[in-house]
Amino acid sequence: MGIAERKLREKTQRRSAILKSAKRLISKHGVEGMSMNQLADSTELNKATLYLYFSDKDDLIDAIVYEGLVLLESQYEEMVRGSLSGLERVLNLARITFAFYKQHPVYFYTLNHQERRKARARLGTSIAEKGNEVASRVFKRITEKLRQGIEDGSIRKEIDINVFLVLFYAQIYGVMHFMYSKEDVYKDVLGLDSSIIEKSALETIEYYLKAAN
Amino acid sequence: MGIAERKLREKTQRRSAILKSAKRLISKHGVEGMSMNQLADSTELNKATLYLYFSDKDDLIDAIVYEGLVLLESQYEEMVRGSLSGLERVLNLARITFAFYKQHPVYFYTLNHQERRKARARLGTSIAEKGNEVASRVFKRITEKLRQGIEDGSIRKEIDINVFLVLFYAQIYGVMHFMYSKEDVYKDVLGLDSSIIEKSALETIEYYLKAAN
Amino acid sequence: MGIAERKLREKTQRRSAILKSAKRLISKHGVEGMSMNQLADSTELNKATLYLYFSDKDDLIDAIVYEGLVLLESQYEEMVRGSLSGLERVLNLARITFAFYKQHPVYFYTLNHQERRKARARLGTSIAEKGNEVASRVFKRITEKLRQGIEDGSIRKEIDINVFLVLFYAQIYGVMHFMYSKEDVYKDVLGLDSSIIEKSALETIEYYLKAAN
Amino acid sequence: MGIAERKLREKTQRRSAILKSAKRLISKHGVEGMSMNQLADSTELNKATLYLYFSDKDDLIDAIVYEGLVLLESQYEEMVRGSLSGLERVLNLARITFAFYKQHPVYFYTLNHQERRKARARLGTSIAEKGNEVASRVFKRITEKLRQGIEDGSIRKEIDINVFLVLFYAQIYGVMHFMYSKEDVYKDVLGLDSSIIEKSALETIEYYLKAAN
DNA sequence: TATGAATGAGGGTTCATTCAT
DNA sequence: CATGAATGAACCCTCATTCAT
Repeated sequence: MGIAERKLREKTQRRSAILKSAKRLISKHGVEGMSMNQLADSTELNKATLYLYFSDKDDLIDAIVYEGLVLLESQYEEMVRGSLSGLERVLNLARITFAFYKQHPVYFYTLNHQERRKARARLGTSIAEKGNEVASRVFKRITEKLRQGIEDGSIRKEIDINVFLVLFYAQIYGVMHFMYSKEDVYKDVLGLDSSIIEKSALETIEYYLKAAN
Repeated sequence: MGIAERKLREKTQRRSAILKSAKRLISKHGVEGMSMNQLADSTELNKATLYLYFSDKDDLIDAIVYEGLVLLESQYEEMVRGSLSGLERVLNLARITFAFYKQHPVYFYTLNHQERRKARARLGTSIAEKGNEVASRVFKRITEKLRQGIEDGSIRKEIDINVFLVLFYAQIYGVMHFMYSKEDVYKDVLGLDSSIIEKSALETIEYYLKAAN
Repeated sequence: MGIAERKLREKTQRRSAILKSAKRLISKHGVEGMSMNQLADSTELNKATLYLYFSDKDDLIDAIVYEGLVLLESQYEEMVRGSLSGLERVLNLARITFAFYKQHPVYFYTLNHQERRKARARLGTSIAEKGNEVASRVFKRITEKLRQGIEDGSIRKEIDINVFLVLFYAQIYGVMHFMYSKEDVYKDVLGLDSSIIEKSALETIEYYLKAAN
Repeated sequence: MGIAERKLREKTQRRSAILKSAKRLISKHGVEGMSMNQLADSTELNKATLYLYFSDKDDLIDAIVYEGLVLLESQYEEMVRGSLSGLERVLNLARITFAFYKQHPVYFYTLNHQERRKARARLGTSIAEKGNEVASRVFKRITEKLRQGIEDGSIRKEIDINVFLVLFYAQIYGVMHFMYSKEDVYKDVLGLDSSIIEKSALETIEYYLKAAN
């Protein structure tokens, strides 16, 4: 069984290596700009070999998306477990999400790409489904914090949790998109720094959730 | 002179016809999924003919983006001119923008695509530049309303106008993206209607801008 | 008839203007690199209009070749009419030819191009024929000088005039080709100047023609 | 290892087959007249397959040029190694070169084409560089013979070796060009045979090099 | 005479994918 | 498990040329 283990380990390692190369290429040329040819070259593997690890290009992208979501989830888990209010926790989730995508644009690109693709033809392969599971766990996590906040009074009780989930996601997505594709506008034209935008986005969420009086 | 006019009209019409076909194809297959071959077929024109009207594919996309922005601007202009507060006006702009992109997803797709393209290589052709002008007019319009709102007290004076511009744009963008690529989630999973999301997004903006006390 | 004359003059002028533009474009992009599109743009004429003056692209090239040959011929005619030996005259022809093509590379390019084309399909349009006439006049001119040289003893009488014609042409052609396409070799690698090559080429001709004893 | 060898042999053979087809097509339609479409048809390979063997069309042309130079060099090597004078050896090189290009016009066409291309944009891919190496070996070979000739007194010592290299090349090039593109002139009009032209070209070289007295 | 508009035919190149081995 | 080799289908774009007006 030592042999079998080693084989499995090697297989896993090679898979990771492919993903790593893919991410680097995507960072450089974008998702559609990364070709399987390039990937084969940069991994020093044969093109056909790639297809032993991923059924097709979309599957590979899905795997990166999945990896990203898992990583994001692990970031959530490291969140401090003090006696924070529900509002604080929601805001922390947002903070972490911003930080994560700022640090790893690839995961943002691929998620973005995947979503547009799926919007066009909803098929759903195995890995993509796994991704959805993680995504729904992420959603669930926010839900919990919201519930807590409503109970402890830090979040007004009129909030529709599901609606907020969408807004939360949309807000972050919109800001990230802006940061990645409009750097010239907010930096050069408006003279803004990305951190102040992020801070204000959090405020937007905060104002919305806070009990108004 | 009648003859020259007719020629011009015909030329304009054909250009419009091409754009119309392109928009239909983009709606169906996405921006990158629309090929010049398809477009030639669907317009019943020769492929080379397309290049008489648009210097290349990007130029055509830019033209659609431009068209979209002009149309959006015209929607803004139809805004009621009553004695509205600045806050109300900002919210109206948001309302109109949502409505517009909900009605014309193509303009959202193309704008989206163009921005990602430009983020990669900022070159700027003539039409694209024109697009930028319109975009900046759109920005300016929001600025005015904000100023008015701060003066009439409907918007709190701590608001940094430039920061809000970004948030405004990002918020709308994020929500639109969600609507186009996650319909299954918010509808089937969360049981939400797009109008309620939109309404809540507006509220987010409202809470953020409103004078807190 | 004043009107008719003016029309004719205008027509001739426009034709010249087209040729001038074409030569400029060829200098920049080579014969095959010059497109009728570019030419239409640079002459500010309609593409179809070009075809009123030249039956097709080849015809236009032929016209440039013709123009070049006529110009070369006129250079020959300005040759000093002193009491030169036949040998001196032949060498002068060579000198002039070198100088001419060095000054007007376009005529060399086009001639070159035309010859390769004709070598492939010998059809012969009107203008091309005219070009041939000039070419044969050029040939005849060399012939005369050779005859004279043989008579006056400056050229050895064993020379086969026809064979020399070919060598004369080939020699010049080869050197010109070298100058235009191998500047880096003779200049940078061998450290030579074009004038010394030309001088030596003339010596080659001289040694060959001179009566050996 | 037999299997690896066989694979390599097959690969080499296919490459050769492509080159062979290309040479045939070039002979028929010229370098620019040969399209990758035609080539795919005539090799019964997919167009994309061609690009597995050559990075692009220019690379393919370069490969033919290279092949030609290598072949020419091998002809040089078969030169008789008797007690010939340096002059005789130089003339032999010229003889061989003439004979080679007369027998294989394709190599002349492609060399010609490559030189004009490089004259326009000097970039230099791997194979092209290899070609340059061969070309410089060819040059070196002539140099040696010249030196020998000057030493043994069969060539006059005033000769500038570098200048002669250029003349040698230019002379041969010019004559070859004439032969390929002006067959009608020298044959039909002047009634000459190619061999007599070649012979006279050699004489030109001979007279130039020979010690004058 | 001059033109705006159109076109067929093809250009070279690249893609993700899949065989047989 | 891995690969070398191959492929069909498509990509965007450009050419010289020719209508109807």
